[in-house]
Amino acid sequence: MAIATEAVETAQTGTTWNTYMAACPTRLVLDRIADKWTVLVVSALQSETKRFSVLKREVGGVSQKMLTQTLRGLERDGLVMRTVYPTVPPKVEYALTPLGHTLVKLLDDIRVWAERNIEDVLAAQDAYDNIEVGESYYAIK
Amino acid sequence: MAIATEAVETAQTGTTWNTYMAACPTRLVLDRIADKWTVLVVSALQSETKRFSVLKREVGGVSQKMLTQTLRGLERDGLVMRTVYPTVPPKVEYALTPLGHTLVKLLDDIRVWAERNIEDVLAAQDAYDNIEVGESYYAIK
DNA sequence: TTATATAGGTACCCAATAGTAACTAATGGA
DNA sequence: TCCATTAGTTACTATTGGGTACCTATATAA
Repeated sequence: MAIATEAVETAQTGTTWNTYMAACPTRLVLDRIADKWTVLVVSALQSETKRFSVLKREVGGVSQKMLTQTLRGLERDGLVMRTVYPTVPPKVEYALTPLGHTLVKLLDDIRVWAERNIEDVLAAQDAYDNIEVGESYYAIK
Repeated sequence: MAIATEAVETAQTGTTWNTYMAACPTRLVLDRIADKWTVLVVSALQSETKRFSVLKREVGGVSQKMLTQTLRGLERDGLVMRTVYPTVPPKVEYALTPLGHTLVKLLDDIRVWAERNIEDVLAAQDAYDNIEVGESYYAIK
């Protein structure tokens, strides 16, 4: 059950991991999905293969640089396949790999937890922030 | 099933979210768990309530500043409860709230996906990097 | 001849994040 | 009298992530 402090041993490799190791699988996955655009790109590719320009249009606000960078990262990790058609102008298609499709399920779990608990979290934040304000009032007197 | 591009509507609030909205629940959760120390701290608190100094010792490599900052964030989100005993020297205990405990399950899902697929990801990275080297060779000639 | 479309690459800048080291408060013990 | 202990805070610095703007190739259409 532990993720970190008590080290975890994987069945296949016998390797011992914990999250502050750079090579820790959990760290790897978190770093991959937590950046600003990856979740959006993976979601956009969930239903079908799409061209670069279509992705750029659908993932609102992403720059060419960041879209390229995000797709390269996903490709490098084997989550997205890139297909180039040597035409002019160029045509490049991106599709989720089978591994990429399993990632969608994980993202879905995160979304479910988030939506189920968002109200509690926001309420807690509100309470915390209000108490802080009150305390600073008493601290000033 | 969609996380982003096609907007998702929650049952309770009727609010429409997608991941590039700052207030999107998924974004909120990702930002919370993706930093360097949160997963480690939550894992350390999973089994029992612990004092600040114990956490600092168990979560190897964390500085006082970062541990405080991480715990404050978790407390603000209602995931950790902080109890101060007004003794000298001070004693402060941290415990997961019930909400915090449900987060452990989510982190566990992430860990399971990560460990199940880490070898595929690393193999893909290796293949990608080797092809890149080869291509740059041809590009030079 | 020049503009257009597609899929990028690159240089530069700013802001957020994390790390280091020093400082604080209050009290009991040597 | 001075030190150790606990749980911090603060100032300063370095690294990273992301954003903007501009540059490229090539064939076709006007």
